[in-house]
Amino acid sequence: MLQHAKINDHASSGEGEGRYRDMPRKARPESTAWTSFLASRSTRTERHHSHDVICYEDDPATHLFEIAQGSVMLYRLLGDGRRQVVDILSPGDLFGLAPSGYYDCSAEALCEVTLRVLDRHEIDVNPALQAHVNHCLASRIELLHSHAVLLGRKSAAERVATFLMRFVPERGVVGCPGPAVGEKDNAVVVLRMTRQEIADYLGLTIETVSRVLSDFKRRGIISIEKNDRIHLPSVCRICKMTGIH
Amino acid sequence: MLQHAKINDHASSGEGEGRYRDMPRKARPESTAWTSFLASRSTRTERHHSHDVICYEDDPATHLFEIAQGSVMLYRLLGDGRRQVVDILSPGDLFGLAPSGYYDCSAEALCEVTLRVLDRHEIDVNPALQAHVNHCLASRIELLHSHAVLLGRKSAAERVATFLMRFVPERGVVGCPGPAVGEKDNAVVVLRMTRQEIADYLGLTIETVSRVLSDFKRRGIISIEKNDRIHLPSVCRICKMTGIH
DNA sequence: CGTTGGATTGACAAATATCAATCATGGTGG
DNA sequence: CCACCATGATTGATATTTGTCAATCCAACG
Repeated sequence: MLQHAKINDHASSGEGEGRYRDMPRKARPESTAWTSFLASRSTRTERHHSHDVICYEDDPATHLFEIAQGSVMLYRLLGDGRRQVVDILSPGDLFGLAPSGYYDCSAEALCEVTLRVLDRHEIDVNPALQAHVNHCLASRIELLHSHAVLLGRKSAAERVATFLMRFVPERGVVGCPGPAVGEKDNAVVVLRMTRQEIADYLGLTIETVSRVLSDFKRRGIISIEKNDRIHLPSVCRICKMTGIH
Repeated sequence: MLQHAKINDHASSGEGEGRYRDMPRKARPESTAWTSFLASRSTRTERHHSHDVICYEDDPATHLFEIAQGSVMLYRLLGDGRRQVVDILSPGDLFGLAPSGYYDCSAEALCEVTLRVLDRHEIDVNPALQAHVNHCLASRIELLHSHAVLLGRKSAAERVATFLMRFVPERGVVGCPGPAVGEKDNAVVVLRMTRQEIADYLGLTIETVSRVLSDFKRRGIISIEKNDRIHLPSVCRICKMTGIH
């Protein structure tokens, strides 16, 4: 997996302060409620159960959604049924913005989800909303770039490690402090996704995801409780396996 | 490569009018100059030669760039030198928007490029600009979703076919009319990228890209003139190989 | 006319997918 | 309460795809 390492030769063009280049820029809120400034406006609130489909790819895009609580996954399908999960959204994130007039992805709730629903035309007449949307979209693009790196260039083990790190709050991001001094460097991540969903997000098969997790378990890098709770005895150790370093 | 076809079972949820789900929503302008409404504002113009690096990943994000003419590629590097080209931009597209304050990608000119350069704070004080940026970002996200599907789920041949279709104007998009009646269904695409750049965009190696192109050539699906001019005798035939159908 | 860098091709290796069997786990009904 | 079933997860054996390494090839250019 070591290709064209020579391309690296402009690596330290900037300040050279050792920031890691493929790290997300900010930590993601996890399952805590998001208090939107949209709340005060003419928005409807919608609730969905785990695995409800919120909107379908190619349906007319009538609304803009903001996640108040819970997680939502966006995915696309190919004609023969292959699926790619293109994004996983958390409280504060938006989806449903569709310049073409049609949703470009389907959206599915990964757990109990509360949404704020806005008419799609609202955005055209509301400057404050625009600035907010703008910031959301720009952050999303950075995360999509990270995910392209994962899908295009990382090994199965690196993908799974990156995936696990994504759910460790305040770690694996730029400026990650390492474990707080004197504290243990462990964490528990709760996967709200089936193996199939994880595989479709990481561009792998369920079997490969399963094998990588089993391998991590054998090597003592993780331990699994109840199939969807994963304990990480050393966050740093996982982080070093993400391919970023 | 046929996995979990059953997921397809909500396929015709919408109007069922046979639109293809993974197709880009609009055709891309190719190398024609873009007349921006930004031109009238306090913008500087910048010119770059082919393969100049315009900005470096992790450098402080001081400016916002709009492509007036030419193509630009955005890429990220992993610590060991692996590279992923995350996007290819055309006239009218923006880059350099960085919520974190640092560019999240490096940008490199793929040919002679003219840019309009804007102070990054301009966007905060200019509502008309915001609406424009917004639209650009939302379109870009759709294309990044398409690219995630390519990287995560398509075979090497499908990736190359998709790549070629990208440079055929007005085809391979939603609402593609097929060949104009009575006209020949051929096209010529000019690749402004080396095999290495193509490979890094498609998440493959140069050898694999080369082999796929040779295979297409042997089967009469393309013919190559002068290494960077590719003739497609039947656009429809390529389109059917993209995995979208 | 030789040099050089990108592109192609071949032989082989490695990673991941596929197919099939087995193993949990949680829910249901007797 | 327990046997049974259904669903998802794991594991193993094998196939396929793509990557790796090395040897040309080829076209542009001095």
